[in-house]
Amino acid sequence: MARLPGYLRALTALAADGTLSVSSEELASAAGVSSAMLRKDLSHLGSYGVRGVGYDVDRLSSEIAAALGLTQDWPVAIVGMGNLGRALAAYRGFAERGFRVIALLDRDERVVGEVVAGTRVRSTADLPALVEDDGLAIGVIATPPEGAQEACDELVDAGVRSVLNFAPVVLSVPDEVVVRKVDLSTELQILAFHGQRLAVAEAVAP
Amino acid sequence: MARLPGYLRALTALAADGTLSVSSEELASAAGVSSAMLRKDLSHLGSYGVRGVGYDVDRLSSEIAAALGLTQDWPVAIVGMGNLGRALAAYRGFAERGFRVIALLDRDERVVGEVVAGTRVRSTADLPALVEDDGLAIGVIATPPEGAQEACDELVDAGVRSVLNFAPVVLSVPDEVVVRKVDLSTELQILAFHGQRLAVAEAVAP
DNA sequence: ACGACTTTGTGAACACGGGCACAAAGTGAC
DNA sequence: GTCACTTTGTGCCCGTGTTCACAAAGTCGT
Repeated sequence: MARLPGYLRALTALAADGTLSVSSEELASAAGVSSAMLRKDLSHLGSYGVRGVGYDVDRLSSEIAAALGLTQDWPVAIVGMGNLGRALAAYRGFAERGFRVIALLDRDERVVGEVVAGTRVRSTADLPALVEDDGLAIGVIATPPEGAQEACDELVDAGVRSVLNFAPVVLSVPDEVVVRKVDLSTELQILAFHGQRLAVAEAVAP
Repeated sequence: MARLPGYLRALTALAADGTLSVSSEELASAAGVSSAMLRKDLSHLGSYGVRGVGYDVDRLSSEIAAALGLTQDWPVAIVGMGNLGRALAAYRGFAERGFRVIALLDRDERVVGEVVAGTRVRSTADLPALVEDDGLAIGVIATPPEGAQEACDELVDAGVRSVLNFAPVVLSVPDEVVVRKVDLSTELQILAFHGQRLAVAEAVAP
């Protein structure tokens, strides 16, 4: 169900335009998928469409938001206050989507206490308290590769079950923990691969 | 071939440890895939393994780097100097992997001329010159969602054929252009979905 | 009230990618 | 030189996820 966020985004845009109802064809093209796929995905949520008409934009938005668990705010902690961590801390995109950054953490005692993006950096030793007292549920790993597994272990030990990993390493975690990976280098290397193929193709048949 | 960067990373780590040769089993576990898959992937590049022994670390690294087109530096431009764009401009992770950020661009004339991360912000109107004179090949879109398609069109018109999109929209591009998407909100929403499922499961069977 | 039309929901065909298992090929000891 | 052992390369099978195509269900005009 990795496509639900995309549908939700398309629906939000439609709602902002004042659209009340949308067909699978329209919504699918706005979300960049095929209409058959969209209908199959939505049918798994339940039958919220009306044959001959389409889907009610508001109704479907609510259903998807509920399915994704976006009816509540999710507390997030960012671990690792290097370049990337500071960038993420300053990025306002989290809050806009219902994710509240409640803590910035670092292992290094020299960084702890520093103020980044208006928030005081705390020690990773505070993690159990954050989970217990503030309901911390999602950890973002923005450490260097060497420290990523350790940061991840601390998060898991404290009770965090969802991790977003920006470090270019494969994390090993227990089965009940979900790790999503965002890897800028990998994406760029895939683009380089494409650039290379284009260059070769042009050299052969200019 | 989206796994090649992962293999390359694992190989680099092995080389740093002084390892000369590696079996598919070892390399696969370091990269987080199955050994059968690793062997199949590598066989597509050519037969660089020796039966009974394994793969030569240096040799394989070179072959993968060559296949990915990492023998050259790739010039990159970042479009959109908002929060995210500034964060990316300050992030040193690009340069470490052979990607040179040669330009920071913005559409807004009030931002053009400002100095971000030591570099003067230029206008998106400079794009054709950057492609022509500096060999710009990869564009990074860090604009707000509303401006993303326009930024993308400008990149494509100027001749850029590889785009890394951070904006939460579906970009439409000609067939020869490759777009990779990095979407923090989507990743977080998938994690929220997981958190929600965990919470529900615990409520049912505590 | 009825019929033409639109659009959903879904069963069935299809395609792709991953895993299994084994033959081929090389190494090293004796 | 031969034999036992290791590890690659690959043909085949299987499961998941996607597309196709159509029947069911509803709307709207007359």
